[in-house]
Amino acid sequence: MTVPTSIEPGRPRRQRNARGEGGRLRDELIAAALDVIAHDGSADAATIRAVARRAGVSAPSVYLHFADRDALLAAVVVRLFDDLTDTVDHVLDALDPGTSSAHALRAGCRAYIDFGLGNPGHYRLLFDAPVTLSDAEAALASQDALSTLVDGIASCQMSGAARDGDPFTMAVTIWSALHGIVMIAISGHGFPEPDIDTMLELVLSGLAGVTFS
Amino acid sequence: MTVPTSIEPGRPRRQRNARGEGGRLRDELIAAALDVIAHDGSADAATIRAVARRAGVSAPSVYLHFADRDALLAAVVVRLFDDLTDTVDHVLDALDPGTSSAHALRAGCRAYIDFGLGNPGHYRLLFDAPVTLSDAEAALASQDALSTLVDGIASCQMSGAARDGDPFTMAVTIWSALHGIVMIAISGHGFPEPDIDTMLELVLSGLAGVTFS
DNA sequence: TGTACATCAGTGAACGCGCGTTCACTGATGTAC
DNA sequence: TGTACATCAGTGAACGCGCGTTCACTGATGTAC
Repeated sequence: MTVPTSIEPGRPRRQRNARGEGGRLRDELIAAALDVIAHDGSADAATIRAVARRAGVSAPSVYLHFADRDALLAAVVVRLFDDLTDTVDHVLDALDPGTSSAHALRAGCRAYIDFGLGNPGHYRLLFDAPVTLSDAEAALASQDALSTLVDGIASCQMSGAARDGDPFTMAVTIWSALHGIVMIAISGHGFPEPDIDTMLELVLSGLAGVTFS
Repeated sequence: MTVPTSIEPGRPRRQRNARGEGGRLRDELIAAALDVIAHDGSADAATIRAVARRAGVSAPSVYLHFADRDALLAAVVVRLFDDLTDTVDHVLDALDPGTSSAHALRAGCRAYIDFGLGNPGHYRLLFDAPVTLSDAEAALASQDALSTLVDGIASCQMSGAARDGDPFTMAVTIWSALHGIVMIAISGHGFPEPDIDTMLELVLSGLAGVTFS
């Protein structure tokens, strides 16, 4: 005997989309997957059934928009890269126009770190994807984030606030350090860790010779 | 109707341990789990049944040595931290006695990176553990690895090959960078990455002022 | 030296579960005549 | 304006699977008498 797959009786039956608007469910499913992952801390929790449940929809509905579970997760990863880029961009846009390039670089890096610390489950999925992301869209999204960093370093160099050298090498090395700082903090083992801002300043000054005048 | 759980008929039935040596199976199960994870690239693959299969033993046998699946995975993580520490230590021990502290530090860091690149599945499990490792043994194992790094930096400082400053902060920041370099390389998304040795040298010189005379 | 027995190192079958996925369907809504 | 119909956005039931875990058992081996 098998258990029925239908939507949870408790949960209010989600209002069906109007004709021609069926595509909306796609976004709702991605958002539901993000909810589930944030709640559980791991992408493993984002099963087809759990995501459908969260979206207030039956499991087979997922197949109206995604070929299979991998396709759903791939879409989630793409969305996350976009969220990450947007988050950092918004912080940069909100800075006082007079902010120095060095301070802007630091603020952007700090926003990156905070994104990871604030959403461990999401952040892990970005790099630990059970999903092969040779997908062009996702590759682009991640390049975007990196090029923001490369540009930030180049700006500092032009204003004399960073040492000379290949900004790409500096950017990837700094990014690795930021990534490591986040991952070690959210690893769950209680590794001893110095103050985040102290490490960030060491990273920027050490790896790119950034000075805060 | 359920499918029997017994050991695979194809695989040669593993010879049963002699009386009083039953504890050997514990080590064999940990080794089997490492095999399974290395093969599949993810700790998810290390199910009780898969591990037992690999060890040539029936699934219930696992419960003779581990309370449940979490306990098995925790033991695997402890073993991995030990392996990592041993690997780095062996590289350091094998160095020419006249090796400078800076070159030794670099060799140790490179060995760390290579451990990660060589066993992506194992390395991921160390930090992405689905297992809460408040376990004292594991905490100690990880502190061990870190203190090797702290000592290496302190040595460089004493010989004038590193800049002054808190070696603990330097060590954790360097470690974060190494961790990030490894994770980005094994992430599966084809992120562009400069040469590993170039980044390593930038990390050591930038974050601890290490100079290679 | 022989034999009953306890112990040890496992095994085989079964349980209930949630999962991914398929399939035939339903019922509201817009459109053609 | 009314009505038949096509389409769209889903649903409900079922499939087969592998999983973690429990339970009663088996059979080799060392030990006591």
